[in-house]
Amino acid sequence: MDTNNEALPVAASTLHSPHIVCEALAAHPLLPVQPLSPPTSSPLPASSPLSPLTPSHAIPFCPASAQATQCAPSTAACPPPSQGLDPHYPSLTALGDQDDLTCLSWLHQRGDLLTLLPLPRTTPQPLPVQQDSSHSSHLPSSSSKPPYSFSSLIFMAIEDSAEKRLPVKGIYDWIVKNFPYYRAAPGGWRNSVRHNLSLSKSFRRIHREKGQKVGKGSLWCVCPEYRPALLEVLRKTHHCHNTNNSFYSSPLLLEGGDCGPVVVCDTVEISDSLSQTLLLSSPSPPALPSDNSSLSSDAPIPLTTDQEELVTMETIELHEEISEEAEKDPLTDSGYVEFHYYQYHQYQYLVLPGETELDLETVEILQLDAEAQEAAGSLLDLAGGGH
DNA sequence: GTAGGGCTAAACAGCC
DNA sequence: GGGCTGTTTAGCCCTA
Repeated sequence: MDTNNEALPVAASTLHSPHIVCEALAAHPLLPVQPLSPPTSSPLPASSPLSPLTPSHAIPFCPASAQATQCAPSTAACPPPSQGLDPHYPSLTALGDQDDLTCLSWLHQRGDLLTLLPLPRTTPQPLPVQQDSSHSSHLPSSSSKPPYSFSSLIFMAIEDSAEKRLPVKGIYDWIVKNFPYYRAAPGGWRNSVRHNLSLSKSFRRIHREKGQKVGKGSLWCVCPEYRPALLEVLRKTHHCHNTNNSFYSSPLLLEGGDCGPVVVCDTVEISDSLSQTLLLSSPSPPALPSDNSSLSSDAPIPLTTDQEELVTMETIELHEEISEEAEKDPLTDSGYVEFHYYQYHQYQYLVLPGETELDLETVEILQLDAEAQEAAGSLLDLAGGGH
């Protein structure tokens, strides 16, 4: 397959790989993606894709704060993938520290699909001192009421669950666990939770199977069609309460903003079998570092307004070789497509199956998904929960 | 002033 | 019968 390294002009509202150009993603700066290995149900090895150094691959152009490389993902990150497992994946070890490439724990799906594969959470790395102090200044005390609405809390609870569905009690537990305020709060909030579940169209009740004897009541999940709205509310809420150093308030989220996760890794099921990596880039690519050390440089690279407002997405060559594992991948015929977000230093990559079509709305949703990950994961820390 | 969202409280019914 | 779950109604507050 041909390698398409050149940045394509922003086109229509439809992003169709391998030629994908995304414009007007001001607040949704997804970065370049390149073709990778066949979709798998598990996160790609860290040594995969991203290889800005490989000439044959698209080069990410969107610079992000160098702090991104310093900020540990506050949310669950995928266990360090093994290196060099796939010859198609340029080893990142050659590019920098393995720590620079991690992924979030979430694996959630879009549409009416529920959780496919829960990712194990890894111990979040401590934030840099500077950011800690910055965040802490915005953190409500453990005894203060979280700024999030019950809908948001429920949403985060469900999204944070492995199955993307929880019984009412599970939601209670999650809230209490992550927001100590509710431990001592009067029981009325539980009524509010139930009230929200029943009243809000955002949540859907799933009747348990007869065979299930665990607990009472039903399981609750998030209605896919309301997910973007919930994410937006969550984002806005966080934005209002974290005006500084919040990746949530930053359009550079996916690029590893100052306080953003170092890496965003997500899977989204859609529909396809071949895998490819798309590279989203800004129109004004900075000079590519000539050596590996430059890639791991901590020097911040300011993102200009123009770059924020115009982001192009490139498609990089897709390796046509399909491993046996991929062919055997049950997802291949499941009608699902798996997306992977990768962030390597200031660049973010979105890996998706070939021939996958993405419209702008989907791209935006993908970013919101990433934000949701943070919301249900590390955001809890930022919000003062989980402790 | 109004509408909408969110929260709280209460009542009620069904289930285990 | 008690506790939990789910639904519904009502009122209040806040914000756009």
